Amino acid sequence: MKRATTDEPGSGLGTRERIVRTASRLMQRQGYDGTGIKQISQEAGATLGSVYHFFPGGKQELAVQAIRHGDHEFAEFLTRMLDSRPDPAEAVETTARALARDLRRSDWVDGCPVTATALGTAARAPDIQHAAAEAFARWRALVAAKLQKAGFDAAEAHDLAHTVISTLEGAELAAQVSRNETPLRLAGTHLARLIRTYHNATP
Amino acid sequence: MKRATTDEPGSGLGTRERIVRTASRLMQRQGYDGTGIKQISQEAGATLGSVYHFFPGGKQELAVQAIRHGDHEFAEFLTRMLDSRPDPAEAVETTARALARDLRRSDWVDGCPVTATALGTAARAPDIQHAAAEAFARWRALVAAKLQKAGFDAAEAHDLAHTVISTLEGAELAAQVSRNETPLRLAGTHLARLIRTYHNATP
DNA sequence: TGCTAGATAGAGCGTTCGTTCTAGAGAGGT
DNA sequence: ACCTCTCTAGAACGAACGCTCTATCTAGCA
Repeated sequence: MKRATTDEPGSGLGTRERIVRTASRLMQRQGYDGTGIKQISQEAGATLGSVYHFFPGGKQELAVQAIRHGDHEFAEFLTRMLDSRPDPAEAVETTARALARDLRRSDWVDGCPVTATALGTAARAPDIQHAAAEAFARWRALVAAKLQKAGFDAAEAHDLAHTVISTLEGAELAAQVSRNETPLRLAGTHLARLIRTYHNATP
Repeated sequence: MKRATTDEPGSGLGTRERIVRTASRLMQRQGYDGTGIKQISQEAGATLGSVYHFFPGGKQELAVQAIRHGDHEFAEFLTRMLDSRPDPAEAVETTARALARDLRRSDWVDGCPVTATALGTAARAPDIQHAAAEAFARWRALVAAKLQKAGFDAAEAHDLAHTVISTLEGAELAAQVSRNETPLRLAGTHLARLIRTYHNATP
């Protein structure tokens, strides 16, 4: 056989893709160690054989792919949000609000798709940590590009992007733990204020 | 017997205290699911029997106590840092630098003592999540108090404290994952800048 | 000297873990 | 028709998991 994108159980996704998505979602909620390979295979509608066929590197390789999936998924979300407003300060605030809405909708279980998977595996699995670092870097680059498009100096944009991502990340974590939108709402407000202290407003 | 603070192996701590500290340190590095009870008992120099004697609620009860320990430990650190400078903006920046230094010194493994333990256990163990939420609230209160002491309005101080803690938390996470002090350094700079945009400078 | 309660000690329970392994199903090429 | 190669299927393995259990030790008090 060659392609397998439309002949699988449930959704129209191939087995490999279904496994990655399921792993990403489960590890996002339960962490790396809290998620078993058998649970992944069951919820993905695949068998253990299929998992090890597509991911001979085992759980670690699967986790790396899960992080990459979450990385790209959030990058798309971030791009959409940042493009929704011309002013970067407003765009960042909109992003924070959207994060809060989605988090609440998931009953506070779907936080950052990368953090939970990567945290706690640092010492044991450097490649997992590396994939997470790449995700953070990609997201920062998107924010930096948005700021530069609005007239920000390159170095300033790069620095600010660091704090924008860090703050959104931390606020999502705080919101998740306290089951409350407030940290994300305030993060949006304060990030917008911080960005506006740089007088490079878009024309 | 009554007290047991000086008659234990290794350090001068009682068995119970040694177990809590070891659990806190291990879960901080490896997460809740990544840390086994037997590993804790071994590294604490205690036996399984002692662990279940002091913590009949098992691993969950131990995790709650471990988080509380990390909570108070970081609260002391935060108090010390905030008191080191009269100006709150400078104090927050100093805190960020100190976090970066300690994180680097631990070879990037000792992040937030609460996050790793609480993340991934949200759905299964509400009491663990609750203990983590309490920790965040306590730290926010310390920052808010510092801001109010410097003349900030109560509501403003409370809001700013949210973002200060969120940003420090997120920046520590980003720094840990990328093994780089930059996120924390920039977080300190930007938080100081944000605080200074409120013209309630200390006299 | 006994008695009692707190604390220590670790073998062993059933379960689940990540992984390996062999067997078979199904489509394409010749 | 047959072979081949990708993918599916799940039994089985040793190790580790959280936890229970009984037995022993120790200190303070009568």
